[in-house]
Amino acid sequence: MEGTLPGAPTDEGADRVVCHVDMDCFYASCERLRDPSLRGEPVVVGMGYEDGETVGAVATASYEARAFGVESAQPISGALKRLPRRTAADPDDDDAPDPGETGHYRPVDMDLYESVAAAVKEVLHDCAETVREVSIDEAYLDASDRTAWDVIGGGDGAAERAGGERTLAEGFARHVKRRIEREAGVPASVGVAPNMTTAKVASDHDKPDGLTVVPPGTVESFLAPLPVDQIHGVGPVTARTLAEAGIETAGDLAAADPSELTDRFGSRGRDLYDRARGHDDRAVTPTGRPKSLSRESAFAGATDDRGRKEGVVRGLAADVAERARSRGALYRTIGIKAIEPPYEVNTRSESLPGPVEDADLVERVALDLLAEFDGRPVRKLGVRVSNLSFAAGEQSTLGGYDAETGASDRATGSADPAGASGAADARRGDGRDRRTGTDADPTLDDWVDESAAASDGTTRTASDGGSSRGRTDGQSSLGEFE
DNA sequence: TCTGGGGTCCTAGGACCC
DNA sequence: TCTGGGGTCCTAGGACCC
Repeated sequence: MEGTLPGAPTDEGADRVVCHVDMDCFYASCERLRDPSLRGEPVVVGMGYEDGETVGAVATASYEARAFGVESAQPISGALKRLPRRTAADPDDDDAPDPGETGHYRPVDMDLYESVAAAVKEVLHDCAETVREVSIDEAYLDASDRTAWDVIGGGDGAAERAGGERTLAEGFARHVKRRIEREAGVPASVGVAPNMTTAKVASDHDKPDGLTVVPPGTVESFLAPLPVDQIHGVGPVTARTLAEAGIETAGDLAAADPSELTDRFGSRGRDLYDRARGHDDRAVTPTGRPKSLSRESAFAGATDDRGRKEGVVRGLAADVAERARSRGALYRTIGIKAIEPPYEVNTRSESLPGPVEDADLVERVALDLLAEFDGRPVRKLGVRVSNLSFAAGEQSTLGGYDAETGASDRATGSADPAGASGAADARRGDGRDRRTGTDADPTLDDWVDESAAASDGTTRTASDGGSSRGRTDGQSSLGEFE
């Protein structure tokens, strides 16, 4: 869906200049920006390190901390075992760890990181017309209109160069890198290549503070010797499967039979084959709208206490609904995630007939879905909204629309707050597929059925609400009764 | 590595429609 | 009552990414 636009195919013959900018241990770098005494020290940023907290994991470890075996996503206990916190190094205590083998632990402070990221993005958007922000610390730039692959004289050897000659593109990338450091105050690694997938691998090739340039014509030879899991999209599972087939490097993958890869991996097989050969004609497109919003939270251990579970889900639902509201997102699907010990991921979801923005409905549906897990211990719960759509106007107009449709719904007298909230009860009794069909007390189920029956393939959204009939208006505004 | 939190994309089966 | 084939939507799960 995000691929090359039909009307604007990427000309594979034209050598594009794509940069991938990857901030080095970004959260830790931000902490160092705030507290320069952390420079050169092992720094671990994560959740769950505060007093009284027991669940959590490493979000980012500085390279000094990684030298002690601290890794991203590692549980708190493992990190502290390998690298005790500095405050634990009491000079009067003989059993205390050597201060030289301790680290600084900091809690995640997203506000800080987002403000630094904003400064980085400002530089990026100043440096290139097209910027695709992948995450808070990563972005692709298409710099084809700002620079080129022309070779210039006499390299200084500072960059990892697959081609061996210095190019205009390298100078451009160096400029971007320096500006980020100067204007945002944090280090970045940059990869430059003729396409996204190679640029991505290149930025990772010489971290931290790296600059790797892969000119056209050198792509395949650059990739060939690399372990196959360096290819974007090859994770532990795929790497294991490939290894069983004797495929261990990108070169092996590039030499494999693409039809066999497709047989084994589906469409992904072909994609990985192309990437291993450095073939990627995807255009760099600007960051799009989010497709889902979610929030999740782990228990310390597991719990089967219904009240606790419901309390958590209520909180998560409110958070998700608020985030959707603040971003102007309407959602048509509401879901939960429940992870049961040892680590069994369950997802449940329910789609509505039309997009809504309704915090109460998110909570009701989430609690209703949660009821299936009554009496079952869970270690983690999540709430998600998806099937997002965005009102044509801004948030202010959103409120106006909702108020209007809510009013028209009340005028019909076909639904009321009790009826709406009773819907969850109607389903809870097990009958997730049960249909009540009573005219006297319309429920959400009735409403869903009617809508499904009425569905003729047209997509209803808030922005075309004007063309819809009364029933659709009522549906889209269900729950707007506060 | 007994595993945090927030995302993306793909697949497969079933329901339902024509 | 039995039956084909194509298409879409929904749900659940898996793999992957940062």
